[in-house]
Amino acid sequence: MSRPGTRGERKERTRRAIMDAALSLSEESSLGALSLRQVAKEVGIVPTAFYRHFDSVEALGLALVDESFVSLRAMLRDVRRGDPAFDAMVDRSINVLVAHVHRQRAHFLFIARERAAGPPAVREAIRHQIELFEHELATDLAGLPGTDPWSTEDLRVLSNLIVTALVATAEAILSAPAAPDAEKAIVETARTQLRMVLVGALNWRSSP
Amino acid sequence: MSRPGTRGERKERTRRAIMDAALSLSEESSLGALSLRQVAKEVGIVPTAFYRHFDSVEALGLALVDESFVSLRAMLRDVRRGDPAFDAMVDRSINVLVAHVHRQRAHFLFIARERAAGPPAVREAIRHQIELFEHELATDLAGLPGTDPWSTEDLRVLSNLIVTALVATAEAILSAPAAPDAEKAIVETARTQLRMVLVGALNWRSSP
DNA sequence: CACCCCGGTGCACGCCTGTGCACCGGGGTC
DNA sequence: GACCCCGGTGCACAGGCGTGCACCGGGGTG
Repeated sequence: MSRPGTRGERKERTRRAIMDAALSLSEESSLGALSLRQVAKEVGIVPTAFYRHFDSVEALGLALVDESFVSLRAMLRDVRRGDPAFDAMVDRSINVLVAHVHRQRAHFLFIARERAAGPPAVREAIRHQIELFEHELATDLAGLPGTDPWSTEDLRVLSNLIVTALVATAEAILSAPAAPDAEKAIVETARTQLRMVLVGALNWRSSP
Repeated sequence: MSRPGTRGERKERTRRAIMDAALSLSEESSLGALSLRQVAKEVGIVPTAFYRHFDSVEALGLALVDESFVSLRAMLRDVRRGDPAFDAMVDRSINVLVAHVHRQRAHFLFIARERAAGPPAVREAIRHQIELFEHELATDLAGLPGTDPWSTEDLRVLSNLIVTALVATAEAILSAPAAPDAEKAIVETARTQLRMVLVGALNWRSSP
């Protein structure tokens, strides 16, 4: 089996196959409810061979978290490129989010699930990555025009709110019915929400 | 065992014990990873006796969703009582949320987990209940002064955003470290966020 | 060419899982 | 007082689970 390639390549290929199998199997039922034997059967290896690649199912989960957030960072870079006006930013952010959710559907599903229901270490890893994301967003926002009256704390709070809304939007898209109108409505809602939040932030210190 | 009481009472007591056991067992690992036998052992009955009360673990889950949202509705009523000024509403909403999260910690943990990782029917039930909650919030908001320029759609979008923020706040409190300062920071963040959102909404139609 | 490293194998173990079935015994009802 | 309803019991079964162990065979290296 797995005919060609050097030894390292073959190992890497099996590792990928394990991660892909775990990703697709965990689309229904969480990682904790996922059995090593199921994964092995899906990959086409014997159960004990799993240990040649990961110490445990939990370690597999952590690797999947890492991988998922690599693509998220690529997403952030996409958003950063372009016109730094608020309205343009909002549209671009949401478009990029939607595109990435579709392209990396399995990863997003995995993160959405394990964020709430994964093993503690996995949950913590996801929480930490989202926190990093928030922090990056805060520094990006600080570089934008019109943000002078915001304190560091305001920026943190604002970024947290925006990220929360974006996460909720991603989750909504993931569980939306196949009908294309449903997704359009979600996207439109998210767009309005981000604009509302920005209007609120811009009027923030000048309000009672 | 379970000495006193009429037959109906004894049955009800066992049913409660099953639900409590499931609640406490599912604090780590999701409902899907929960075994009927574990629950039965925790309750102190033989596994097959479980079927006298629920058709399946999933049915148990649906019952738990119902029960959890009963207390959520009580929470809503608490918020409705009192001064209908925005700032007062914000403070009251968050205080009530925090109090209920502590009093019904197990229920909130259950909902937070199963919302993302439960069996499809359970997820759907939770989604539906949250949608009802959003709808009630929208009609409440419509009755407040200063909301004239908001369309029905704006109200829906706004309610959705507020509920999203509140859900995120509840989840943050649930996974906050024991240190009391951590929770205080979360609560303060949520308060600022709700105010920002309301400032945004109030300046909504009058902005570009 | 010979040696070894190492991903993958096959088997075995003890444990836990859901569920079917016949059965019990006491409250509830006629 | 006799009868039945029904929550709880005990046993059994077949299957899935994680994991330990000895083993294989081909690429990689001296």
